[in-house]
Amino acid sequence: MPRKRLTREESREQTRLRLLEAAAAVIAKKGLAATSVEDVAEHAGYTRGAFYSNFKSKTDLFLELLSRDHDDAHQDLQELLDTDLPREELQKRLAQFYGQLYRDHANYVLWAEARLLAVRDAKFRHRLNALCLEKRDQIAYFITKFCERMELEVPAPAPDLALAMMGLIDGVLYFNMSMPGELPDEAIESVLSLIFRATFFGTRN
Amino acid sequence: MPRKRLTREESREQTRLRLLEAAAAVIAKKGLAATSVEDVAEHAGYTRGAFYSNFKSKTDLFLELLSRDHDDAHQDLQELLDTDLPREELQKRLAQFYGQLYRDHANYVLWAEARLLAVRDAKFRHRLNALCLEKRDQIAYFITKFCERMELEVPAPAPDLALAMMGLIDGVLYFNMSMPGELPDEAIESVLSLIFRATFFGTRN
DNA sequence: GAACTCTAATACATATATGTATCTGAATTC
DNA sequence: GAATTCAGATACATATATGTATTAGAGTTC
Repeated sequence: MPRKRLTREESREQTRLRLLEAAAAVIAKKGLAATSVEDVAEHAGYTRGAFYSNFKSKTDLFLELLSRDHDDAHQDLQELLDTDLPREELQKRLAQFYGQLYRDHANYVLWAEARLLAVRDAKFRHRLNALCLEKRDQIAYFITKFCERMELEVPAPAPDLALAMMGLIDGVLYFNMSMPGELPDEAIESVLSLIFRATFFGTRN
Repeated sequence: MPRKRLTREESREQTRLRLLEAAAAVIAKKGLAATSVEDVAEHAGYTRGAFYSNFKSKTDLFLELLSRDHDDAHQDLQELLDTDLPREELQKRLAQFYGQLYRDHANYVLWAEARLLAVRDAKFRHRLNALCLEKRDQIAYFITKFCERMELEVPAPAPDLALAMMGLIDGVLYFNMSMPGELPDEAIESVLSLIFRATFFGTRN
């Protein structure tokens, strides 16, 4: 098959994408700090020249990586929210949504790396905070809507609840990440849904 | 004051301790990967020679650091458990216990680093798993005892609940770690206790 | 107190990283 | 199709890490 000859812009964009993909893979595997610019470039099939011609630094690329992942997740959640679903369907979709969170370990590791980088790098922290707060607000909005639709009383300030829920899910994901196979999926799911039900519906069964 | 002349063993132990302390400080500040053996030795007032004469590697030292911290935490919780307290007092102590978790950020960062190292280093992961499962079992036991004392039904398998609770607290701590000041202590506390009450007592107020 | 033994310092050999400066060849422009 | 421009390769200068081999000097033993 005759590969299309690329324009300069297309080719540049392709390089950028390949570098980003490679970075995601290598960073997830080796860790951010242990990943050299050379590793990323090589894994993408380029040399460091290509890297520095596309990104200011490793942190720069990393932030773009997170930003893209965040946008994806944001959109997924937004879709869930936008569609007008009947109660049962909504609950089902919701379960499906947080069930699917476990699938992609790789991305999770990236966010764990990001947290630690944020502890040390103030500038990075501020950029990351912006993303996290955006997510919190989105979830808070979701909670509000959800309770409304279910005709439930919101049991605490929605933004606080959102943070707690994010924390809960994150915490469990962290466990799963560093101790794979230690806690069976069904167990997690049943405890999580126990907590959700207890918290939002005020009933445990 | 005439400083006591140390025996060889004492002096060696002192060196070890100083190196461990220095490591905790430097790793919390710069991150595990970014911390060199030289950094640690220097911060402790020695050279690399001292380090390699006391530890096999950076990972080796790191594991000992975690192990010691784990033992400390274990003891604290054990004390809470051993004493026979009246209900109200127990609940009060418990609140105090998880309130105090926030105090020492530095140690928290170390555990976050450990999680990520565990993702990559199988040997390290197994050692870490042992510690974490020990903690889970301890908390599970605590939950069982607690429910017994409070005359409550344990709402799910205690080990699973323990993991979920650890996840919840961990998740929130992670947030606090990378986004200091973003969520006020009172908000956390009130949401956490809402979730605890809902889950264990089946009531939200 | 002489012989020894062990801790920690020093010196050395070897990797591996970063970032910039310069170059080359393929797209683009005219 | 010659001139030009720009993406990406190459080369270079500079740090910084690791781990081992050797050494010095302070405890220890007899």
